[in-house]
Amino acid sequence: MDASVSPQLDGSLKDSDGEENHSDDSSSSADPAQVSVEGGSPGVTVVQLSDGQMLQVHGVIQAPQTSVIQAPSIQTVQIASVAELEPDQSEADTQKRRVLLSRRPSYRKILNELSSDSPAVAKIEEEKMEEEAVVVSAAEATVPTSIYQTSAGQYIAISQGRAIQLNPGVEALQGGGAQTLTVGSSYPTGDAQQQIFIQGGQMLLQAATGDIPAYQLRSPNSGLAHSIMMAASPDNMQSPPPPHTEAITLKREVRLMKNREAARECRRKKKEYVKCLENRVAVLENQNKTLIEELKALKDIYCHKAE
DNA sequence: ACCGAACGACGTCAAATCTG
DNA sequence: CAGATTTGACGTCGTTCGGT
Repeated sequence: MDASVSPQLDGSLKDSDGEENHSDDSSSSADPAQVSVEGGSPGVTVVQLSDGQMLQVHGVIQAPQTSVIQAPSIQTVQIASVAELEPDQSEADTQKRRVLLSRRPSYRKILNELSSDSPAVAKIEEEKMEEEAVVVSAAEATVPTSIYQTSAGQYIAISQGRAIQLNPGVEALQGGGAQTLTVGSSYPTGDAQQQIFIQGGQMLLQAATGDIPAYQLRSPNSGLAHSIMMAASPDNMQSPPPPHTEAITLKREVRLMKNREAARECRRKKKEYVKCLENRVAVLENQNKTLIEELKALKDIYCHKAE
């Protein structure tokens, strides 16, 4: 079995010799000018190395430290306890692994903790807000509405716990340019009509109340090739109050679609997290290199004076 | 051109974690 | 504490690339 070691940022970085670089402010003697970090565009930091080399990095995780070798705020290391499995315990390997593997805090939490005092690190939460701000109107959303696409290509809006089928053939709407259509709801929602704005793969639904939550339904390239299997046919969707089983089916479909979106977002965050770690490694390696050179120069000076 | 390995992205499930 | 959210694990599919 294997132990899962979560990516750690606890600063006890080991060098190639296995020696630990202990965090200690007093040990900081590096010239801050040798590695300068400038704020660039949001999430992008330009790092100038001592040799003049410019390094553009994305969201370098950097603690508010004065020492270049000081560790950032710690992250707990989670090492899954590796149970000694008996040889005959071969059944349900997957289940065991799932049981054995302990979870680490979410990427959002890790990154936000790391960046709590560092503006160089864009918080994931904030990024998400920015993304939504692109498409969400200034009007405050008071009636959450979600729009999903079924495997049959149908769009369903979930508003106030009710499913609304959006009837028009949306495939024709996937082309460029903003389009607007008005549809009637299949269920008596109180909103006689809802307006849908589609532009660049994004869809806005505006209820009569003026609330405009927005959801990205598909990327231009993805094409939603793996649409989920849907038990409920479009015809069923049009029928008035759905029977119990159909309600369950719809509920499940909504859950799957939400989870699909969540998984997509999770992967995006994970990639961002890994990129941050890689950037930090690059920065720390350069800082280490600079300090080694500085130490070497100081040693030379000291040796010459001693002679 | 064909094949297979490698890789990335995706959807789904299940479980951990978060939140009101 | 229940429901929502997040994320690891797994299987599948499409693409790319090197070897034949």
